[in-house]
Amino acid sequence: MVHIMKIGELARKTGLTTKTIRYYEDIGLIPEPDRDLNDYRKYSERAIDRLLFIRDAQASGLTLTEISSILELREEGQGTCHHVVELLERHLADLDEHLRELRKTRKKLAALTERARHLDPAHCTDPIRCQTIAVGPSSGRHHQHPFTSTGGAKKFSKHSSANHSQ
Amino acid sequence: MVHIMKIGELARKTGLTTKTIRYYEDIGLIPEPDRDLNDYRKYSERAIDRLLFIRDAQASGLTLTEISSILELREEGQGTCHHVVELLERHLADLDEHLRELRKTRKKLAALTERARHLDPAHCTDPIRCQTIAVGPSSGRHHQHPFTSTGGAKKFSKHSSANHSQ
DNA sequence: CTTGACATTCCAGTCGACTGGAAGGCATAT
DNA sequence: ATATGCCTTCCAGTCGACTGGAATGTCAAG
Repeated sequence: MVHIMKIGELARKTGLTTKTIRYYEDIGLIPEPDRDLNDYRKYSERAIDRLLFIRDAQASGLTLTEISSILELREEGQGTCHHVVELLERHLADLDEHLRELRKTRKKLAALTERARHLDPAHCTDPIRCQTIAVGPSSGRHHQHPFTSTGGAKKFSKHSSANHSQ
Repeated sequence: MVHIMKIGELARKTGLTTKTIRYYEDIGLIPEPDRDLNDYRKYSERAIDRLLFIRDAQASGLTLTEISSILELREEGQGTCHHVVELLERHLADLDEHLRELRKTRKKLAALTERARHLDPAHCTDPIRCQTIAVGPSSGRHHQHPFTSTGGAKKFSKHSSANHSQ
């Protein structure tokens, strides 16, 4: 038995909003579902898994476009699996690189915090110095900076409360 | 001796574009520099460190706004150090959480890749199955998803080439 | 004196991933 | 019958972090 549901329930079950789900449909990330007589979208439980997969993939840093290309196996047919494996492997490598970078920066930031804590609060009379300390002696020009292009990690975990659509 | 430079050199030395530097000035992330007679901005070497710090902080997931508030010590004076330490500590906690999440997802993705590689390429006749495999049995409804709100990590390392302005 | 490389301002556009809101349709409960 | 709640479409707005382009100015070299 397959339990058909409307968009609201799907939203609740995946933690997305109905808006987001429709948006995903718009951009072709999920297929257009069948409609009820009243034109309501009706989803099977498979939709839940798809959306949860999307959430995970996205959390790992894949863009919706990339996720699309993974889920687009449908269209292409056979050889695509290979293509997807490649995408995934490349992404895994990127991810690892990203993790390394993040750990490195975490260290810098931790050191910075430590120093900042040290000269808290009254000692810090000279604001210019304070900044200088925050920056440190820049520890050697690297100049080939890591992943600054479109900005590194984004706003992860900004009080990630479940979004109740309506 | 202080070596004064124009914006182009600063851009080259930090890997940013002149556009970006002016933008940072616009939003108050860096102070308005003194001008030459010809109205050209002139920077001291301290500007390099500041920009490199911004790059690092940003790479660690801080937004420009947050970085601003760190660098704004200048305005406030004394008690702000404390405030900054708090921001940094909170951010470090977030960062750690993010790293944990990322490692978890990395695992999932690695497993997925493994499976995808297994049934490559011809075996994968049924595209629907292929998707199902990609998703897996969703391994238990968690439902309180981790940091999906504004999307997890962003487009890190998309062929991060240095951007030569002009 | 022109050319080219740099500088200036200002304003509009982009990109990804949504989000909000208006205007209306359907279903059920009171 | 009307209120509530969920559904529909469509289109515009937001946010962060830039990026592009036009129009113009400055300066050193050929």
